[in-house]
Amino acid sequence: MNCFSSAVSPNFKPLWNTRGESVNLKELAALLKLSPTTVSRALNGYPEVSEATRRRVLAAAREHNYAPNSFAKQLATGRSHAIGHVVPLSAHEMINPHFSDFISGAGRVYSRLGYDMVISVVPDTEEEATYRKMASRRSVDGVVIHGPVAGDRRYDILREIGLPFVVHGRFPEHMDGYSWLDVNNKRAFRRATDFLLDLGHRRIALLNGLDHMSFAIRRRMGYEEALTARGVAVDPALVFSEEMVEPYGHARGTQLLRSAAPPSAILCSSIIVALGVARAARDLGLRLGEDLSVITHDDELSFLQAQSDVPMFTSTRSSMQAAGSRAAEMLIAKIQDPGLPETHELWEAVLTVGGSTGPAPQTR
Amino acid sequence: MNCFSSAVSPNFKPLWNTRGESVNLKELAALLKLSPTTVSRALNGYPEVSEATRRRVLAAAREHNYAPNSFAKQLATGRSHAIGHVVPLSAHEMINPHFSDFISGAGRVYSRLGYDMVISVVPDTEEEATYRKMASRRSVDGVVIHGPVAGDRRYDILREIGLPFVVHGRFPEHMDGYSWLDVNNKRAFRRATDFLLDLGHRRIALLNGLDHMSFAIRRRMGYEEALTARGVAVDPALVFSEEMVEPYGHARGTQLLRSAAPPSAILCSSIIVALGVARAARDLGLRLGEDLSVITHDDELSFLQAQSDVPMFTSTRSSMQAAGSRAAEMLIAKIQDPGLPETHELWEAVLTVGGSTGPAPQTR
DNA sequence: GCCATGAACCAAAGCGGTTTGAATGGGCGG
DNA sequence: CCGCCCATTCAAACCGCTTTGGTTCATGGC
Repeated sequence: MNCFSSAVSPNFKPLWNTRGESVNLKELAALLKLSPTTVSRALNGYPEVSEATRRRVLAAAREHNYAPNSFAKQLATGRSHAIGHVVPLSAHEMINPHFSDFISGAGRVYSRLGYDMVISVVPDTEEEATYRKMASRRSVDGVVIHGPVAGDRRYDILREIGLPFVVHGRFPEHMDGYSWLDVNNKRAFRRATDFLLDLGHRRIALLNGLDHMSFAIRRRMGYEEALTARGVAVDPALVFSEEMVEPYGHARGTQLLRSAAPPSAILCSSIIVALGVARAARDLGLRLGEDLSVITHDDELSFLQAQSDVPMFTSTRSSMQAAGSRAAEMLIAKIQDPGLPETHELWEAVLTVGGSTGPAPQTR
Repeated sequence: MNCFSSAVSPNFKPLWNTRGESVNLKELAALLKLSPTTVSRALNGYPEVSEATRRRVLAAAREHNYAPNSFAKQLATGRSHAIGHVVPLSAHEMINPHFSDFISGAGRVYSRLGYDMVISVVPDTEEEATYRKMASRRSVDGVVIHGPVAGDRRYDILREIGLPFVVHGRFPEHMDGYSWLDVNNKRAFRRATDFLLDLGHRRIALLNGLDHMSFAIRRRMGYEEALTARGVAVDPALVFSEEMVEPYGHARGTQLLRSAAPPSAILCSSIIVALGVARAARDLGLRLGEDLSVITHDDELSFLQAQSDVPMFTSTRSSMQAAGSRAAEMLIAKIQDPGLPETHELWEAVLTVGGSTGPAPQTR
């Protein structure tokens, strides 16, 4: 039926049987009575093959279920058509859901543009080594950097090893020297805080993400700026920085609301934290938007999206998925044309009014 | 400082500069005045090199920052040391958070055992083609299958193309012919329902996942079995099957609780849905564990884990991360020894009593 | 003293593509 | 009818690593 036997090599042991009847380039060429050179060119759209031959080749390729071996291709061309994402396992050993939404957006772009997505989940002690390994093995054409933090070593490492990369967020210490895509976190939280201040709130708490994260730093700046601009002192007792999980919102929310001088509004860095706060409020019999106002940053996580007109929370919105897609596009553009200048994109979050905010209660 | 020049080939254009000073095997061999053969063997632990040479080679490799080109290695050995995960984008275009927890568990195992994780996010129309492509390109050594459904075509496809795979869950129509790892969903929901029945509940609703999903089918069976065994009729008005997002729990919860004959207990297929139900209950002024009982399946999603003693929800628990890790191990074992028999693991969920259940209210 | 033995090392042939440099042959102007 | 040019096609080298099938040389048994 086809001519495998002639091409069987003495020392090649396939890992699993090829029942899918796939063919390699040489075999395909033999079938067509053409040279591998011509077949390769026909398939890759080079101009020096006749239209007739090209059609014949394409038809045969489809018929015999030809797919180029990606490793051979990479070896010959020097590019892997793969993008890496390194996920350091924090002490909490979790992949957060914001990340998975980002990945989902990026992944779609990759598959559309013919790239593979390689995710390395590594102990954070091995993060640096992982980047170096990716670089020297040439296993990916570039990487997307997540969660930049204050004093992030990756800035130097990546520039040193010369692997193309795009950062989701910004290294706090460096605005240049690399491409990034970030949400204007400072402005978003400035606006959210202003919004609460306009409603008459004066004791406003902030349940932020981890302290050293770049986005958390900027959000806090926006929050503090807004307060200071109105002459409201920043009360450290109202500011928390922890990993953004639901129990965090619940625990700190409960603690704040039960305190002697409870806030009338709470700003959250993630809708997951806001859910915890909402639970705490309800436990205490407080009504959102009346007794307590909550504004949260909303990454539009897919599994929490309601389609209702009035959103549950007033929020500063910016889609994680969209960010993932765009970051992927930026990186691939850079890979395909290394001469391109750096790209910087700062997205404004949309302040969306939902049911969780209202004027500050009079009695207090 | 080192001798690149001699090995520079005429037609190789590196994608990005190698500033990390990496060396390839041939160069390393030249540096050591050894043949590539010997160096390769030394590095890979073959017995026919002297201990002295091996040490010398290892030292030089480390010193010159040698990392084998993974593609060349794959090309020569026929194995990619990569595992694929295909994520079809549903109409809802989301990667659900259960999946990301699974991935996090699997990813850790991969990095420990030296495998890469390749995630393909594809339109669900291209899912089959993606598997075929992975197979004929040899780009992965095996795949993990997620979310088996009724009438799943992947069973036939994967067996046809002969790519090693492990299923998280089970194909409803086939218990054999492949390796799987599943939670005993039927039993878990049988027990949960029995638990509610024992507490005196008779109107018990089920907010299940999508109808055709294997796990949803089995959970429903457990639920119906329990009811039937006690002579309680299954009321179709109490059973829903939708994508497991928070607004689903809220909308259906609200609808159920406002209905003429509201349930006194609700069974949820995901803690995310349960959060929605809890929100609905609180909106209506009902107290969990008193006016309304809720039991949910709990995948122990990392971002919702509380460390408190009394969990928020009574639940049937089984860790997604652990499942991911185990599935990864199973697959790699199979890849490394294809002769291994199929593995089937059925995990029992743990019924954990939390604050969301209590005796059925008398007044009704 | 000779040859079998085995330890240590090596040359070369793959793996499956891409790319360079050259060959082939048909069309066309002179 | 001849020679040149362009359109096609091809052989061979190469990417970097593994592995087969030697070779070399010291050792030791007889």
